[in-house]
Amino acid sequence: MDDDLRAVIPSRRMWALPSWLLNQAASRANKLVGDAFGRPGAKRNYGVLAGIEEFGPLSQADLSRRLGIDRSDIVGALNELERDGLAVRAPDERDRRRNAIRITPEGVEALHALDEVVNRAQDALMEPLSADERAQLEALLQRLLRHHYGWRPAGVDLPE
Amino acid sequence: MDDDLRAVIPSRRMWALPSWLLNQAASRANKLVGDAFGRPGAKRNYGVLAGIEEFGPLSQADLSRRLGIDRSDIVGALNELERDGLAVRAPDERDRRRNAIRITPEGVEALHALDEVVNRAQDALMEPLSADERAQLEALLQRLLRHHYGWRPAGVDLPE
DNA sequence: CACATGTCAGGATCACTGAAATAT
DNA sequence: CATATTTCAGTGGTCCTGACATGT
Repeated sequence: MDDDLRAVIPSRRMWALPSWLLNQAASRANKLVGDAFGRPGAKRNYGVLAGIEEFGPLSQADLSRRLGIDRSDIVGALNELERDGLAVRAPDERDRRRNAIRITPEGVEALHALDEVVNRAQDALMEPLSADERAQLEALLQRLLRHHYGWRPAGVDLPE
Repeated sequence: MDDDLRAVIPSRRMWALPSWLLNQAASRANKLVGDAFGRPGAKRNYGVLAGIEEFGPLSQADLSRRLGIDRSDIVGALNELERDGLAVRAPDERDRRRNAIRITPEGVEALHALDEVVNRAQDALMEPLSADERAQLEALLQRLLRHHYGWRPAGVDLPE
């Protein structure tokens, strides 16, 4: 479909629905970030890599629970990250069912480079909003997510 | 995945990204609305039906442009709506390439019943926010969408 | 002829399910 | 034996592309 001539004119009903608005905005965000990354699946890999960096060496199952991404999907992301030398799977000696996942120095470097790309995409997305409004929007969405997904294991704090 | 024990603890990086927040919130919204409808595809059909009601008799291509949904996907939605007696395709006498799409009385009735279902799902989604905050969130998202999708054909106003 | 419309077939991506193999 | 971890195969929904027949 011709994106330039595209006229998104929802019915008044849709235009008033938070769920519709969220979906459209998310779809736009996905397009921007996806285009910025170029490769399909890179968005998910970025999230996984960021999780590995922040949460340090841990098992795939733990990572899955931390990130809210299915165990099955962690596998594919790790395959690619490992192939590109950004993360490594090492057997966990204390529990040989597990892999100990670590980020490599190359992974850290790549992550920081990707941060730039991602941040530019966020700016493009949020362009029409002032700094205050961006902060408002983020805070409201975070409130929403805390409520719906806000359960947290002992000793773990949601980032503020 | 066990939803009750699910701990969505993104990295601080993700938690600060508007695009990530939008995606998670949209995913939650989709789950709530999808569960409320029960049947897959019913969400899209609801949007199409609402468009037909508001924009009156019009062709599938026009409907597609108004709603921002691909022509191809309108076909499937209309097949189901027509099968259920909620909308009808009649040949347009003035341009025989076109179908004139209309909502039926049963369609109007079904639409109003679905409105209730949808609104309950929105309330569940927005539960943690006050009325003011809900309005704020909606306004900010609408601003975002106006900017990114805000092109409009002559004579058509985006609903406020 | 170029163009618009309705239709269909299929691809790409993503989230999710189910089950197997291995280890605790 | 029951449970946890990693992995793979496959489903289903959504969105999008490309093509075709028909009509303007």
